[in-house]
Amino acid sequence: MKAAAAHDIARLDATFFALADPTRRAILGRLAQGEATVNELVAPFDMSQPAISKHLKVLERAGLVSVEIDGRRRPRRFDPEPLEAATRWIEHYREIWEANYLRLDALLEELKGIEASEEPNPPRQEPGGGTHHSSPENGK
Amino acid sequence: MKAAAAHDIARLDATFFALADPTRRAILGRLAQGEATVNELVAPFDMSQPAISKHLKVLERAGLVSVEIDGRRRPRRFDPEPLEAATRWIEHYREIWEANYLRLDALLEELKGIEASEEPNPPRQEPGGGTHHSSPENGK
DNA sequence: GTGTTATATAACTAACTAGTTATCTATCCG
DNA sequence: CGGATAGATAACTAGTTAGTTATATAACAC
Repeated sequence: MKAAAAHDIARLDATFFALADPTRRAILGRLAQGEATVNELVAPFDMSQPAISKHLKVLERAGLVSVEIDGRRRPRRFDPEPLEAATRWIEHYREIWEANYLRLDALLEELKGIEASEEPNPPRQEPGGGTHHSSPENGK
Repeated sequence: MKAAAAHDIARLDATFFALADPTRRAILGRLAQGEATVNELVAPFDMSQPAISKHLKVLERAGLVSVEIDGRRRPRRFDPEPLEAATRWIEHYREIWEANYLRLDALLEELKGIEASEEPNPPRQEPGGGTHHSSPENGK
């Protein structure tokens, strides 16, 4: 029963947080095509080296980037692993939504049929279960 | 040629940012199963109503939640649309990484073969295109 | 050794976040 | 009408972020 542990939550926090900045996404984009040193990463961004190092730290905290030590250089590598949990989260809730959407859509269809054949004024109905829901409209 | 417009970037920023908070993800999880009012959303979280309203504003800014006006109630609905761009971003770079990973992996295999049969010291090769890359090691 | 290069770290600032309490606005009910 | 309810908004605080410049550390090159 999908018990989301605290550290999983924190990991997701860190991942989404890391992705929420365009500079960091660009860094990841660069690293996706091969490892790069800090200096190589600084070049394309109009930003100081310490600023990039800080962004890298945020990416490392999320586990999206790992460091190798090679003499005085510290090439960074992209690690896509945390992205998996991120997409899984997104897809999970997208599916839940879709299931409910389809279910309620069918319900509305059904009610429309009833309405057409019986009462012209169906009252506010409060369906069973603790789940309190209502009718999403059709897509924009 | 995937020209990422500024507002697309800002939209991605807003989406990932919205997802980077566990309270907001929980709110989305709740809304994925059907619309809910602010008061209904406040209940399960040990947090004041204005705090939840602020989180909702962040989610609305990302386009993940929309409001309906129904008398004095303002039920919120989940809108999964922005999630699509988010997963597309993630999958895109994951694929790029995978392509490079596989390519370099093959390259390393090839070099190992050459090394075994010919020179013991293959020089640093700089393959075509502007793309500057280097050799990732095998996965941990 | 000296000097240079790659990167990290410290100290600082401005802007933003996440929460609070108090209050305002608008709708509903009798 | 007057009171209760749903929610928004304002004002404030503490903590965090994203950047800066200046400096420290460590490896390399001579």
